[in-house]
Amino acid sequence: MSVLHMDFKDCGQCPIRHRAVCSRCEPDELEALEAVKYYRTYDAGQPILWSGDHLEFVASVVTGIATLSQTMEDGRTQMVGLLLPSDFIGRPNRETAPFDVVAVSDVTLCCFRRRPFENLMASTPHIGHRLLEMTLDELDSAREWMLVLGRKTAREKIASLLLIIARRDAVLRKKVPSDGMTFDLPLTRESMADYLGLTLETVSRQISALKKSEVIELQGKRRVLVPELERLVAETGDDFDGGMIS
Amino acid sequence: MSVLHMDFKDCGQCPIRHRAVCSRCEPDELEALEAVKYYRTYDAGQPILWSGDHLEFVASVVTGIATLSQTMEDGRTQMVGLLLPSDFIGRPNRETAPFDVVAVSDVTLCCFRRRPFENLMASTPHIGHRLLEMTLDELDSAREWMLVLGRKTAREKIASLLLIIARRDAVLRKKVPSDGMTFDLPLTRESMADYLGLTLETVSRQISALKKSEVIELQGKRRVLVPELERLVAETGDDFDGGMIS
DNA sequence: GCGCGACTTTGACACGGATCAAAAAAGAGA
DNA sequence: TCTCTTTTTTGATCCGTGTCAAAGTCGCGC
Repeated sequence: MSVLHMDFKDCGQCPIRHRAVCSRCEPDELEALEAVKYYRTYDAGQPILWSGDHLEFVASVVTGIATLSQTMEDGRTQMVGLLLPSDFIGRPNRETAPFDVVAVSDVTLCCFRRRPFENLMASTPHIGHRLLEMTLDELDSAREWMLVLGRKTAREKIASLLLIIARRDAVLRKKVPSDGMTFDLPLTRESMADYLGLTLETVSRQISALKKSEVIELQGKRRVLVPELERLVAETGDDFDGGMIS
Repeated sequence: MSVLHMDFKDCGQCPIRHRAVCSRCEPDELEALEAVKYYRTYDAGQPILWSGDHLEFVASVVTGIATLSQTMEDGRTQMVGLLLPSDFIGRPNRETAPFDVVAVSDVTLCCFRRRPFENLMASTPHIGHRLLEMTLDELDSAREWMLVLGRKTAREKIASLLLIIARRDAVLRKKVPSDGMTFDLPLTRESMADYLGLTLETVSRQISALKKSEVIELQGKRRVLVPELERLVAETGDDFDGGMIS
């Protein structure tokens, strides 16, 4: 299972949720996509795919949030990706899902049957090229995340995650991320811990610490206000202009 | 900078080191590749690319070993990949290198000038498809490594790294990895530490501990014998049949 | 063979994050 | 509104890994 990010440059012709794949599609290509398209919905907490499942579709997230993760036999789990609206799920030319995909909130997917999608891809080079670009970006993101997991402290890990969520949130709402921005935390403390390679207690403590040192403010448990986002960036040494997601 | 793995299925027509890219190439495509090919060599320890460098080529590692890594301003570094013979370096359609590439041993690269390579790719769908497949595999590998970095103990991390090196070594020598295999460690303790998100002292201690508990034997500092590779596999919960590299 | 620098091992100790436990807060359903 | 459950917070303690320091080993050039 790969997760690829769509850019929603609207080509003015494409159906709402796969216009990204086909921003350069010809009308007949659009028709072909449309013919194999269907929607699926999942409730919060429901699994979408288990690692090893047979893949019958590729899809784009329309609404909601899902996670991509691995679990060891003893229960230790590591999230390897966060799937937000506009993210792509699936692997052309692969039979099985390599990771678990779980709906965090209610999720709607726009699915394309895999075989026809692969055929269309084979006959439509620009779709393959676009997928390659997206996959290369995603590979870079994954490798950047390795630095977070391998070398950053708990505090820096939390900051990195807040930045990612703030950025994605800003992109989805088409706002410029800037000082004083506010956003919702879509994840439980446990999910954040699984993303960051920490325990939920450590996540909770670090968030409390950031609040006490007035780096962030909380409105309820799940809404965050970052008065000085720039400072948080500087502190962690992240550059803020890189791709769409780190 | 992406790293992609070549499979060396020989098409019987292709020049030695890019036959993988073109295992399905037509003769005229091979000629086009040959026309923009050149070799570069680097001494052990020499940088090949710095993050941000302008990319003038894509390349395939012919001999030697290189690492792919990131470094923070304060000096903490994280390796994100190991480049062995047959690995691919480069990013079609990208201007700059996203990570540092450093030669660990003396390295020879078979380079293709980037622009012509991109042009060939644009006009030759199967090259793009092959690159997409390789990139998807590499993305899965990167995500599997996240589990190692985020959730495994020092001992498990060492075991995971030894397994990767043993596997790659076996593939390069076309041996079946099995009980009692022996291989060289191409990395210093420090490089291993940077790969695993540990310190070099911890790496050294864990290797000593594995030796003492007779899970591995050392012949010198840099040659490892694993009497019971299968057990090491079982202990870490890795499956041993997945892709070429984890 | 000797000396020097690079790499590795080992020890003592500190500290960050994990673990175990319990209370507090927030939702969800009746 | 009042449970009952889930999530979050906080505290006490423990342990694995980091840090700092020193000694040991290897390899290479003279």
